[in-house]
Amino acid sequence: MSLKYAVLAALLEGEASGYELSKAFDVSFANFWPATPQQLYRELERLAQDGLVEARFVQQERRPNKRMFTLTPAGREDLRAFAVEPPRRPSAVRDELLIKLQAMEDPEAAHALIEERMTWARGKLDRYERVRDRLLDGRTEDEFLRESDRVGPYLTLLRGISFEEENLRWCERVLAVLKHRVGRG
Amino acid sequence: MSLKYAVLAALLEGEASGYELSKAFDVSFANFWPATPQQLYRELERLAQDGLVEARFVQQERRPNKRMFTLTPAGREDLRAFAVEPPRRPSAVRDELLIKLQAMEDPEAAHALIEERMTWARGKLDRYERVRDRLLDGRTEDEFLRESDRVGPYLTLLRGISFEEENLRWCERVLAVLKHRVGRG
DNA sequence: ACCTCATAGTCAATTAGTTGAGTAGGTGCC
DNA sequence: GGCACCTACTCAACTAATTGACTATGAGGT
Repeated sequence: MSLKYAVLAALLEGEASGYELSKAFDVSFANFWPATPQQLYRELERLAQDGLVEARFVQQERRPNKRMFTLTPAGREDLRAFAVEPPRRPSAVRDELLIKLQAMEDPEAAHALIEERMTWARGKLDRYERVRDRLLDGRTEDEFLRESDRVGPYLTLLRGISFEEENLRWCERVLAVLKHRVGRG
Repeated sequence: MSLKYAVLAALLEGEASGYELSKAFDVSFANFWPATPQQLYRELERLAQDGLVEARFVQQERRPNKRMFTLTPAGREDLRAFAVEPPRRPSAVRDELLIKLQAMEDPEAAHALIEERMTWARGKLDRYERVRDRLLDGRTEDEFLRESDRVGPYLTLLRGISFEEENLRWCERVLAVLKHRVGRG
């Protein structure tokens, strides 16, 4: 149900192909609603059938043809109505690493997993930083927030950034605890 | 696949009924692997069939009968092997509120949603605090970390706590941004 | 000449997760 | 005396998500 609105929200940024959306869902949208390309294509099909998006074929010369999708007025209205309703379900985190950590008996193995997570988090922060630069487009944050019509994308990006920063701080904390335990009984 | 190991990890704390597990998945485990009671009962059935847990019927007088589940050596070994492997999939957050915020045009409505989220986050922090007190059982954190055999449950709890704290900080930030926009063109 | 990567998808099968109802006795509150 | 909530599940139907394979074309490197 929510994927539907995530797709509609993504199309607020303008016309896009399924492939382009799958790129967007790989970076910014992945922070709060991950989706695979297959999910997106299926959802776009449904949305088109329901008249919430409009599809148009684009013939291409040096690339495969594609379909570009745009929000219809009905889609825009549906999204607007969704946005002001309180969420039906609470936010959920699914993190396999934490299951492993919960069960872990071997501090060395735990250390390795945490290090890996930190590398990955730093990579993600780098990518967020690039998305942020593209959004701000040379302006300072204050300028952007004053000028821009829609602050939503920036605020959700901030959530992604603060999540990964906190993630890293927690990892440091875990490493400190584990350090005391390596070589211990 | 991961729910399986989440259940096994939960049973590391000792024998439990499906109902008790569903309580655990409502509080501590919900931070990193949410599951409904129905999912748990189904999973326990499978685990019992695969010989990773053992079930025993317990007749009760003033309450419905129940089945208590214990880890078998095979289950323990399967979990141990899982724990030291790097995660197959990255962590995922699913948060309907962020879809709404991404799409939001109305600062007043956004304000209301964020306030609601803050109330909810404070409630969750309170519950975590109670779980923490029960874990520490009168000891200081340092004492606990030195004495306890398994630090996993404490470290995952810390992740839940730091997640919600960061959540609240981000909410404050969003409110500050929204404040500037209310009553603006 | 071959191989990999990027674009731009589709199809089918399976697993995972959600929702709602039903059963059934016990406890606590006003 | 009634009603809601707690314990402790089970069943069935449904929707969502994952996985892997497949189709095509072009670009760039070795």
